[in-house]
Amino acid sequence: MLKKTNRVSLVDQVVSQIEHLIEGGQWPIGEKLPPEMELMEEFGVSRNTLREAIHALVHAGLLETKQGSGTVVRSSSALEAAFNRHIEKSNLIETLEVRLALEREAAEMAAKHRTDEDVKEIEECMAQCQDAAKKDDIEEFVKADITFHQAIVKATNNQLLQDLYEYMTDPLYSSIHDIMIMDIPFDYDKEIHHELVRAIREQDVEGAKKYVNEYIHAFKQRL
Amino acid sequence: MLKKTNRVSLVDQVVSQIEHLIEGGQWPIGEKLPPEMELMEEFGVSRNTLREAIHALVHAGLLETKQGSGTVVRSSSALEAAFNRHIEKSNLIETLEVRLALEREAAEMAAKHRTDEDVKEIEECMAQCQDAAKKDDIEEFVKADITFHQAIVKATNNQLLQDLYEYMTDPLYSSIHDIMIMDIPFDYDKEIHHELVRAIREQDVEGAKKYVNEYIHAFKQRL
DNA sequence: CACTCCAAATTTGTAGGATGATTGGGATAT
DNA sequence: ATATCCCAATCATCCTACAAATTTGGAGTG
Repeated sequence: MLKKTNRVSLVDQVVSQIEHLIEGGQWPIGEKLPPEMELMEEFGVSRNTLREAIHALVHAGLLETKQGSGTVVRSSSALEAAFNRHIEKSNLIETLEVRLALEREAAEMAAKHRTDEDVKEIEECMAQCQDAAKKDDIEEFVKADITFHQAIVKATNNQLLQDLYEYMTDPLYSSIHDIMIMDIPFDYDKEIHHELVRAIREQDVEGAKKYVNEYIHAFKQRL
Repeated sequence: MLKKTNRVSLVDQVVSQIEHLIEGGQWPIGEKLPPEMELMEEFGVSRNTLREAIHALVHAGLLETKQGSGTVVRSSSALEAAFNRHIEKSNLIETLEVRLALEREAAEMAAKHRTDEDVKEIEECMAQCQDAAKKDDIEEFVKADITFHQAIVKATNNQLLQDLYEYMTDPLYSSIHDIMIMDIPFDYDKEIHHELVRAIREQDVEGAKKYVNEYIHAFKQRL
């Protein structure tokens, strides 16, 4: 039984190298890449090969090219771009439901694993929600509320969960906004999750779970 | 203020056309594409342009090329490939946790939205679990159990949830297997979720939620 | 000096040709 | 029938040339 040829095409090798440069931070987001000519020499490949590699990454969402100007790093995660494309073809309710699934798990995990650092950050986010509430600025409140929820997800200490939650939140922004301000007059108090923060602070897993279940149930009613 | 030029590069146009052919089913999975020469004529572009387009889709996971043989359609979803690459760099526990989050939500949604068709399918999967249990064939049981859980996810009628669950299950297969057979002697009865199926059949949302919470809690203990 | 405008340089986009590498199948010999 | 060899088909890589878009810098003007 012969070993499968492990031959990797030159294009794929270049793609991998560029990916590593981006993920490793050598080429941070916004960075302008050297022109094709220089990259050809650096990687030791022809222009065609280099261009196929670059365009693969453009399509993946990592790079962005503009004729006459150059190529810049656009994102460090290919998953986000793929997600956005997939969600575009999917319906928003489905995305929202999956996001709620993540949120539910996040609350429980956050209560279990949160550090003091996390609690501090979550409370700061909640304070911003209260500021916006005082000013009766709904737009700002919605933004602060979303940041608040992301802080909780961050406290799970699960990077994948955090990434997925973020990738789903952005395309849903307008929907979340519309659902939140559905009730007029807007009841700020009900939307500020004091009880959830308390549960996370005190590592009261059951309390966090219970509160989020109620919150999500109420949220789903509005769909 | 001039409108931004909406010029789309030839490469991207070709990419879109091919994507549509694949998603639309004109080029089903496994289909062999015409050789580059023909595609060049069909799309009216040069070799370089066509090859950049094709390689973008290869990197996205939709196509697969083999030198000397040809190009075939590999998948109709770019998300799966992006997911696998992302998960590779992530740790398995994190992936498992996210998968459990989806599972929890799925049980509740399945109990709510399941059709008679879904119930039938779920019960068939459970029957296969029981067959494997009777034969004391652990390997087959694990496979059947995974299929059983996927049937439940399918009953949610949420395509995105179903896709994500599937994309996460495949890379986790060996982990799930190891965790399941951790307890020796293997207790088949405990692993067959009669109670869950009953709850879904009777659309007992609370019952499904409660059972899955217990099941997931027990599962997490083993991590 | 400050500003405008245009031409040149830079950079990516597209085209087409040439050659190498790999695969698969058919012809041939045993 | 089997095994071997050879060749056609196909993708992989490299090369040159030109087009199109953008940026840059300098000449000219007030």
